[in-house]
Formats: sequence, C-alpha cells, structure tokens
Amino acid sequence: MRYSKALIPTVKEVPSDAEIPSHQLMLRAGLMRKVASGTYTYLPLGWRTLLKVMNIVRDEMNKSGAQEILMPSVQPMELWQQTGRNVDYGPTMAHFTDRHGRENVLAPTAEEVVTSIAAGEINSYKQLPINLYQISFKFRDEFRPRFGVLRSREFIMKDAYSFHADGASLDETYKVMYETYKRIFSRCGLKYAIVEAESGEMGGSGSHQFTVPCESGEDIIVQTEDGSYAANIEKAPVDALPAVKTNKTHKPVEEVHTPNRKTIDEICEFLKVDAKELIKTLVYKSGSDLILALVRGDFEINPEKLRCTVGKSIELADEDTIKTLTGAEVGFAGPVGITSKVNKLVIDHSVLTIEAGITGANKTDYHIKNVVPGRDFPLEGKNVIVADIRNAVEGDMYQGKKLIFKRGIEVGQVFKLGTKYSAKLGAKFLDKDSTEKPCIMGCYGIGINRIAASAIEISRDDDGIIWPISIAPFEVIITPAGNGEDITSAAERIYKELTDGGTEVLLDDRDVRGGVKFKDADLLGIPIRITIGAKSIAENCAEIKLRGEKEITKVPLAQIKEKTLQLIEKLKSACSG
RNA sequence: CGGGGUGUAGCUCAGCUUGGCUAGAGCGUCUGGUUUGGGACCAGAAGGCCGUAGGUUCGAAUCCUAUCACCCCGACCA
Repeated sequence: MRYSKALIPTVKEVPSDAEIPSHQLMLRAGLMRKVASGTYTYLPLGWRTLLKVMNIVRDEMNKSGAQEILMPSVQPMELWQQTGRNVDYGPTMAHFTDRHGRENVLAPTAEEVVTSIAAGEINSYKQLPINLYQISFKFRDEFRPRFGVLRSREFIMKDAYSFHADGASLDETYKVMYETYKRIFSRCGLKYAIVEAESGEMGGSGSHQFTVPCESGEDIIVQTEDGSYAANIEKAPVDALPAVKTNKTHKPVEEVHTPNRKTIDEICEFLKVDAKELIKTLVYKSGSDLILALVRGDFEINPEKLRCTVGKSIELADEDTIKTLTGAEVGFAGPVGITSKVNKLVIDHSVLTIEAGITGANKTDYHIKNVVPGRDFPLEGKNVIVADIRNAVEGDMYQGKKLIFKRGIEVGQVFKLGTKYSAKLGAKFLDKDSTEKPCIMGCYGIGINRIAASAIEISRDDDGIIWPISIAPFEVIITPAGNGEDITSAAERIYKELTDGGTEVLLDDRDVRGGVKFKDADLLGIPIRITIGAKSIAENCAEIKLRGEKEITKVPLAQIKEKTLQLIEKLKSACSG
C-alpha cells in the first residue's frame, strides 16, 4: 500500500481522553477513532491488525477441530428468559423493543442461541462431541466503558461452545482448547499467564483465564511466590490465619453508643480501635433465603467465594430486608441474637482470630463490644459454615507460600459449563443406553480487540508501537529519504519485488521530509524498516532496521529482498511460541 | 446509579473569576517560495451558531437555570 493514498491519520499530541498507553497509541497511530463512549471505528491499520488476529484465531480453532458458524447479534429476549440470564446480566445487557413490541437482545454472548441450535440439531451421542465457534461483535452496556478498547461497549469476540456426551469428553476438549489458546496467544506475540478462575455467572465448574500481565490491567492475578499456583482474585484461596484459643473468661457483651457511625472506618475512629477488632456483618439474599456473612473488619468479603460456599447465586440484601431482619438502620447489623432468623451463617476464618470483638448491636446507633465468637454467636451447627470467603490481600499465604499480586488484561477464558444451558433449553441427546440426557457443555472466549491492545501495552517505547510481526498491520515499511530519481526508483523496485512475493509492504511515498517519515514509521510500529537515502544509494545499498532494535544494517540492493524475507521468517518464528 | 470535572477551529488548549473592540495561540490543512536522514523555515489563506435551549442585561464564550455529551473517581455498605 502507498502511504500517500492510505488513511493513516497519525497525531503528535496525546489525545486528552486516553489514559493508558495502548489507548493513546491506537489513537495516535491512526488505528481507530472514537465514535461515542465505548465505541470505535477501526481505520485501515487498526482493522488490518484485527483481521490478522482473527485469522490466527480462526486458523488455530479450525486446526483444533472446531467448526466456524455465525450467529445473530439480535436475539430474542425469550431465549434469555429461559435460562434466567437476562436477570444475571441485568442492565449490562443492551436490548430494544422492535415495532411489533418484541424484546430483543444485542448479544453479549451466545450460549442461549448455540444451545438452542444444539437442541434442534443434535439428537444422538454419535454427533458428539462437537465444537462450534464464531467470531463476531458483542455488545455490553458497560456501566463505565474505559481504557479504550479494553472495556468497550462493542467488541469482537471469538466464542466457542462444545457439546459432549460425558464429562470425560468435555475434559478432553477443554484440554484441547487450553492448548489451542496457548498457541493462539503465542502466535500473537503475547506474554501471558494462565490462572485458575471462577466460572461466575456463566455457571458450571472449572475455568482458566488467560491474562497478559501489565500495569493497565483491570484484573488482579494472584500467584504463590514459587509460581506453583496462580488464580485471579475472585478465586484465589488463602490459608486461614491462626485462630486464637484462650481460656480467659471474657467480660459480658456491652452496648456502646455509636451515633451515626456506620462504616468500619467511622467506628474505628470513634472508638479508637483497630479494624482487626471488628466483625463486619453483611446480609445477603439467595432467592428468599437470608445469609449472614461475617468477616474481620480489615478484610473484604469475596462474593464469588461466598457464592461457592453457599452453592447458590447470591446478592446483597436491600435496605428493607436488612431493617426487617435486624430491626435497625443499615449500618448496625451484627450476628448476636439474630442467627436463628437467617437460613445460613457463613463465617470467614479471619473472624476466629478475634478473641473479643466489636460488632453491630442490631439497634440503631449502637454497637456491642466484648463479643466472643462461639460464646455470643455459634461457630458450628446445622446452618453454620466457617470458610474462606474473603479476598486475598498482600501478606496472605496459600499452602504456606507467600502470595504475590499482579495486574493483568484478560484476553481469554475457558469454562466447563456442565448442563446449565442444555438442561434449560432442552439440548438433549439419546445416549448409547437409549436414555435421554442433556449435553454437557464447555465454552471458550477470546477478546480479539484486547489482544491488539495488550500487545501494545507490553510492546512499545516512547516513540510508538512495536508490533509483533504476526499481528502488525504491515510487515515492512519502505522509507525513501530524499527526492533523487535513483532513490525513488529503487524504492519502487523494492516495493514491487516484495509485494509481488506476497510480503505486506507500506511504501512511504509521501512528499515529506525524512524526519516525518521516520517518526511516523516508529509510531506505527511496523517491524521492518527499509530506508533508501542518498548516501546508501550511492553505494547501491539500502538500510534495514528492526523497529524493536537500534542497529541499522546496510544491505546491497540486490540482496534486499532475500535479506528481508529472512528477517520476516526470523521474526515470525519468534512469535510461534 | 452516586460524587467530581470538562464542553471555545480538525487536534491540544487559553480567554470566563471582574460581562464590553473584529474570540485567540500552538499543531494540522490550503497556496507560493526556500528546504530535504529524525516531526524544517518564510510569506499568505481558509477554518468557530464558544455543546444545546431558555433567562438576566443596553450588551453574554463570560452570570443564572435546564438539558445533552464526554472524561475521572466510586459503587463491598453494615
């Protein structure tokens, strides 16, 4: 492609509403432009990169035996009602009413549609297993789009769904996908980490997340010091802190007046105590069940862990429910005296480190002190569970090893779904033993845009992007520096030679000074730069420079093509993992 | 959704506190010339319903009200 004809609107100044490096560079290098909050138009260079990513994904998915399909972006709300996920997704799901009054969903994902296809078309174990995937736009009405392409309202996702007759078959495909993902991310030139994850709203059991560690990541990943275990923060387990055991007799529970002091911070300040002495009490609902969750004041409840402990989906109770349960305003809940009124009491291990603590009195403007776990509220019993339900924090251990925390960008996740969708949508098959069973499912997602953005996050310098060659918009940029006829014709000749050979070349034929071309070439991040100037042409040479390196190599014109092809091969092999 | 902030040229922003000439700068764009290996220089030019709608005033980019858009922070509170 000729630069003079291409739409590559580079900008010198950093766009004011771009915070993180990838977002700034994607705008500065002319890869995309914002249309509205969380939506972008991809310009030629940006789209070329996305196409390359998609092609790698498609190639590896096909090799894995998956079959590509395409499902609609507009889906009937009824499908979502059948699985109840319209409620789970809530306001994040974009939807609209059509002229006939029907509710439609702009697909945030496609489990429902693909499962209804399976329900219609798969009848026998002989058709299983099967893995169907698509690469398509997804829509999420994010409460707050940000970080450019990393959290946008519209994005491109590869989503795959596998159907199985039994768990062993699911395990097998899961493993194949896991390996396929490793190859995909390696080929895209990413350095990634694989961590254990929760399946969350997706339902099911077993999940791994593929993340690219970097400062701008929104996810927190936790690993043991020796790297033997890694998980995301929603999942990461912690060793229980040593529980206190004394035979000391404690003073009886005593009320303290805490007018209008509701939060942990306010109480600590008012009573001049450490948060470690407080027992934080949260009320959750699960359907009509009430769940009381306790954690030490300096920790946070991890809702995913709580959900797993309870075994059902949960949500924080609303104000009225809390008032009815505790008889007090929100902010003064405590476990003492109300445990018989809830369906479950879940106590985090950390509470056992408290000998005699402070908690809400279930009476507006009052807390109580000298609260002894086990004496003033039960630690065991039919509906009492002591478990790990808090977030890991700096200083925590797991399996006796120190935990370290990093930020990462989630670029892919694989899930074992089980029968959550197939059971509800009637995706059943007739097994060998002539019984009808719901298909066992897995699903596997990859964020295409996020691959591009995270590649930039981890591979750039002050001058611009440094693309891995596998997803670079062009492999080679030719920058003639100078106006001499010999320079121009040499550049044209090399351009033609390489292009005819199938190399993707951008020829900077603009009538601008050399400096401008070099600055833009660096900003665009094209891996190989061939420069032809007055000095080198006099020696019948051109210069080759790699974007990621300082070194400039002078190469005779006759050998440019061969040398370039060698370099492309070398750079490509570095991306093969 | 709660809190904060910003809307002025294609981009980055000044001007607004204290209302008053024809609304500014840098970058970019166009024309001519000089330049030509790391974002050149000179001369000239185009480009604005000062987000939108009301209001106050002799007079509003500037003050008031409403509204929209965008950005940041938070949404685990007991």
